[in-house]
Amino acid sequence: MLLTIDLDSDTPIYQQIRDRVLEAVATGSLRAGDPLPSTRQLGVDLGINFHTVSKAYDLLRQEGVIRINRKSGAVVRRDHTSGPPDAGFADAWQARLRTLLAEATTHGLTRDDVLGRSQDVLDGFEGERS
Amino acid sequence: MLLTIDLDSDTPIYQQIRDRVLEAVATGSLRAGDPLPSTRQLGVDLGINFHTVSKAYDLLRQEGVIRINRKSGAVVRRDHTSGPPDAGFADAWQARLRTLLAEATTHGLTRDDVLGRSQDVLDGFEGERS
DNA sequence: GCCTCTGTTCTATTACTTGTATAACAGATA
DNA sequence: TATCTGTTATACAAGTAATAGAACAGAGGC
Repeated sequence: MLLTIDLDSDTPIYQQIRDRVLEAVATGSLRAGDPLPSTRQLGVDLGINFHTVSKAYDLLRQEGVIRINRKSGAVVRRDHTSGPPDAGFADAWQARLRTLLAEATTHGLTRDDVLGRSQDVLDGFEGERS
Repeated sequence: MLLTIDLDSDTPIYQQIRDRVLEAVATGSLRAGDPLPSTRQLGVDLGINFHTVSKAYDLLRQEGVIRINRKSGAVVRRDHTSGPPDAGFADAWQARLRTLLAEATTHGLTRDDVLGRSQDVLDGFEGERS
């Protein structure tokens, strides 16, 4: 699993890990059932403390994306083939979408810009899954 | 200007203010040239310290959304009619969109769900501007 | 001139977050 | 037994979030 983070970014490392894992699941480079590296291993690979990785995995577990076994480590639990979202997810997600789209609109991206880029991103996800 | 924040939320207050102002500009309830309440006034209205409001305004200023005069206070500087986005904005924005869409995809929202909700939000922005 | 409004700056405090660090524990496996 | 896994606990340094009080400078009204 390729996973690059930016130590100089203002986004917390654990959140960058969460985001990259989520994107890997969306593109299909990680699928339900696939194992993630152990917290200690990924910590070494990224040159960071394993507690930071552990926090990222814990976030993903709370979100229902991965499952964590004491024996076999972290395993992807959910991907786009796992059925419809849990109750309440879609509306909470849309509230965050609203803020992001407001930002785009205010800065001058048109409706077509926004929808076009959304389609591009989704095409990218589906394209890599083929 | 209606502006509601949630003091119990895990999102920082100053960011909630930023988000609400941005959404108000997107819907047209705030337009370029419109004044924002003074930091002290909004602080009183929301029951928070004016330094917190000041931080939110400073964020919006850094993002180019408002202009701040020592005399006349904060004024909206940019809205959807102010032309195309600054260089680099669109790509940085799309990177954040990618993470948000990855989250939706992983949790089982389909392509049509995502695009439909995006259109709904954008329709909401344009609808309120009429 | 005086008063009041505006943002700005400074210092300070409290509480929480982020990341690192070390250590120890428990379960599974070779 | 030795080694791998996640888990838990504690601690520390640095930064962030929010509050608070005080003071300054510019602009406007009376």
